[in-house]
Amino acid sequence: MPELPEVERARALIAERALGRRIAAVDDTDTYVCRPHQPGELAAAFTGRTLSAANRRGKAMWIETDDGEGPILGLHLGMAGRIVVDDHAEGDPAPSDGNPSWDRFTLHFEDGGALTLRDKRRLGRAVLDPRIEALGPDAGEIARDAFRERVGRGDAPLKARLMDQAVLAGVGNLLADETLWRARLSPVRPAGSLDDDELDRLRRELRAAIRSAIRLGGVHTGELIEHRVRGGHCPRCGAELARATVGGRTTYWCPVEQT
DNA sequence: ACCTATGTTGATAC
DNA sequence: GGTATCAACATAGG
Repeated sequence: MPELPEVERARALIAERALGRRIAAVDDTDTYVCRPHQPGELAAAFTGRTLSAANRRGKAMWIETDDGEGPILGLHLGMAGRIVVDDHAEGDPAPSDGNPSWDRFTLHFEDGGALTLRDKRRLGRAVLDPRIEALGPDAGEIARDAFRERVGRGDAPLKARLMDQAVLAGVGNLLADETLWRARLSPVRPAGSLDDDELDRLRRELRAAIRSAIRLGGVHTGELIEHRVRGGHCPRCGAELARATVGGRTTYWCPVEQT
């Protein structure tokens, strides 16, 4: 299930392989993935348009058409979505092809190829003119001062604050655990209890975790992730990892090092 | 067979 | 307003 790094790889795939291609037909018949649109609405908006740019903020993507003159297509990979362009796929880290019966939304190009949202669980989205402003700054781009101010406040557990997409866009469950482990910070500490040095350290490790995951193929390549099982141990100090629900999600951390 | 788990988001309730 | 919980979806695994 994709977080910021997987989405960035999907965006890059679209940018490399789909821009400049003209849409001949659109399959928008999955009314759950295309909610709240009716079947045919997205087809009417995008048929005949040419893809001109692929953008991303956090886990949200949007594609411009007709050099910015046409409507904007918002895409979200949800919990199990991937983007397939012709025979290339990025997104959900499972085997690269997936099952074509999970195709939920498709742009068919005039040249015979296609861009598809393939999503096992149907929690992904394809929408017209998405509202990107509802998201906080991108987790990989946010400036130091903005990070201090937005993340370092509130009584909610630090991990919940990190995963709040209105605070900071792009961090999900695995990336949060990996980042907090790298920064040696406890996920259960109130976000407002961090000092500036801790917040700066958190931001630095977050950026490093994101860069590494984009390069290596996704958040599942993180150092902590393979140890993130019941009875798993900290790969640095060997202590048994703690496990609890934090911010509504299953959380693993090193109770010795992460304070 | 049945129950639990899953990397997301959004609506709802306090 | 901030925070917590549950539901939406479909599959995989014990």
